[in-house]
Parts: sequence; C-alpha cells; structure tokens
Amino acid sequence: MTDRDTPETTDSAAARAFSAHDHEACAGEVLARAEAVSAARGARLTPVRRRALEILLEAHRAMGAYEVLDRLSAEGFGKQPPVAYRALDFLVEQGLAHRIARLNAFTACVHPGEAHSAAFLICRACHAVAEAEADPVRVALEAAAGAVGFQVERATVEALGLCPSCREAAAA
Amino acid sequence: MTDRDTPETTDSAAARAFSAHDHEACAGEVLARAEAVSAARGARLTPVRRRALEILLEAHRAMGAYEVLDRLSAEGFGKQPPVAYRALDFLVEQGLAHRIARLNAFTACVHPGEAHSAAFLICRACHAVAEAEADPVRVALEAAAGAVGFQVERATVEALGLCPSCREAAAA
DNA sequence: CCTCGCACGTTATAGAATAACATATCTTGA
DNA sequence: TCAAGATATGTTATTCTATAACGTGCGAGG
Repeated sequence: MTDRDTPETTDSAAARAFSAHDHEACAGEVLARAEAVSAARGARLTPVRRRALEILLEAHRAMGAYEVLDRLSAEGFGKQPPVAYRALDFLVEQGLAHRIARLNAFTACVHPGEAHSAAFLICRACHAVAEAEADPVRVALEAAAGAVGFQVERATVEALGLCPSCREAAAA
Repeated sequence: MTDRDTPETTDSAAARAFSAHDHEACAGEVLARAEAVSAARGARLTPVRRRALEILLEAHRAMGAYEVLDRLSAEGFGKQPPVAYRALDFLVEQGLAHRIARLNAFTACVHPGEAHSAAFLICRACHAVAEAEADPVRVALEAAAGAVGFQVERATVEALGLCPSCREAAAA
C-alpha cells in the first residue's frame, strides 16, 4: 500500500513539496499564474493581497493568520487581524490559497486556476504541507454521501502523518 | 450520481442521522456500548465524561465545547473551560466522540468500539451532522499519499453540503 | 495507614476570528 | 472632469476557542 519509490511519476506538485527544489522559481511561476487568473476574473490582486500570497509561497508551508499578519505589518501594512484575514479570505475565495482546518492555517495553492479537489498531507514532524490531487478521494466521498442523499458542495480532506524525509529519519 | 431513494439500504447510521428516529433509544444503545467499550479498556467513564457524552448524544448534532460546558455547569459540574475540554478530549481519545475540525465542534460517535474511518456530512442549512462510513475514501486517500511517499496516520474528511431534507426544502 | 496517581476544579492567559465603524481609493457614467 | 457608488484598507473593540499552571480530593496498592 505504501508503495514507495514512485516519486516524480504521479503527482509532481505534491512530490515537489516534500523534496528540495527551487522555491523562488516555483513561487514566481505560481505567482504569475495567480495574477493571470485574477486578471481574467476581474478580481483585484492588490498589494496586501499579493504580498500575502507571496508570503505563503515563500514559506511553502501552512501559516497562521497572525503569522502572516506579523510579516505584513512589518512591511508597512496594517497591524490588525482583519488586515490578514481579509487578504487570506480573498485568496481562498479566488482559489489562490487554501485553509487547513486542522491547523487553523493557510497555504498557497500550487496550481491556481485549474479545477481540482485538493487533499492536504500534513507532516506531524516537520510541519510541511503538500497539496495532493484528490479527485479519486472526492469521488469516493461523493459516493458515500450520495448513498444517503447528501449533496456535497465543499470537501475538507486532510491527512496527518509522516512525510518521506521524516519517515526515513524516524526509521533510522 | 446523486441517486436518491436508497435510504435505509446502504449506510444505516448516516441515513438515520438525516431522518426522524427515536433519539432516546438510539442514544441509550450507543451509551450502553460506550460503557462496555470503556470498561473493556479500563478507561474510567466518570460522571462528567458520561454526562458530556449523553449531552452530545441527546443533541444529535455537533456542539461547541462551550455549549457542552454550559449544560454541564448547569447540572452542577465545573464552570470553567478545561472541564468541558477534558471530558471531550477523553471521549475523542476513547473513540466515543469525534472532533469536527471545520466547525470547532464535537459529536458523539455512532458506533463506538468498531474500527472505522469516519467521514462527516455537515448540512449547511440545518447543521445536522452525519457520520458516514469512509473506508473507500480512506483507501483513495492513502493511495494518493502513498504515491508521494507520505504515510497517513489520521485523516480528517468532512463534507459541507445539503442533507436530503434541506435539499428538498430548497428545491421547493 | 500513607502515598502515589488520576480526575476534577479553579484562575489566568493565549490564540483565532469577526463585528462595527472611519477613511481612502478606484471606477464609471453624466 | 467630477460626483456617486462600490471596493479596499485601516482602526478599535469584542467574541469565541483552547490551554497552561496550580491546588484539592479520592481511590488503589504497598
């Protein structure tokens, strides 16, 4: 079941999240796409919002709203909670970021624009968060729901466990 | 996909949660099993803990910790947050209740003792919460995780949407 | 009996989120 | 171009959620 040694083949985004890679390039690419997506929809990616997204992308992990707020206020933006919450809520609405319920935290979406159901893989050791493709999961969930007449609108799928690196470290 | 008119056949617990039924009998049955489970493990289902579980069972929906606390304190138990959190945490640890991350709330487990992966179906209209069988969902999730070398330990699967009754009401 | 562990209760504080209001900026159509 | 409405940003204050730290009582085992 935990059939390892199939790293790059299946879900490149999730695999990348758990391995060394060029954060800056990866962040830049996503940011460019985020701008395109926003423009296409007429949504305004203002300075605070854009900066909030950059902060999430740079961190490449889930961040609490107050953590983002600290960074924003240090850069001259507002110092009060709504500043961060509004920016983050905007990003989530636009599909540029996701909220991780289990952590009361937020993370940048790694493939904005593309329709997708995401599942989050949260490492309990190093706290990295990967966004995995979850279409089959969503299908299974909708089947279970449909069986009792429930109509799924939004799904929250989060797994807590060990990422490949931490797993190796633990085994050693 | 949303193939209705299959109410009692598939997942009786989840189906029951969304239809009229004898709450008292259903709660009594679950409570009896909870006691058996606790006894079998040597876990102490003390008065506060037992009462907290009863409160969840009677409500038959997700309740916030402070809501449970209000009821407990009205009945002579402690009035401070840790009283409720400790009781609820115990219930969750013992598998007698679940925490719904999305709602910051708790709900009684409808089949304690049996090993199961649960998915929660949360009605955004009436706020009912059903616990559905989620083994296939879990399998799909583990497949997605395994593909990137991630080892799932605990999974949070929650769907927000419309329950059968509210869906009918909305359609009318 | 006595003491060690667990449960219960308290006070105090930390952390997450939003309500309500004032000000500024952007857009748009007259 | 300018006024009006919508959108964004910022503030203060408050609410909701959760935990840390400490003292007390009780029950089981030496």
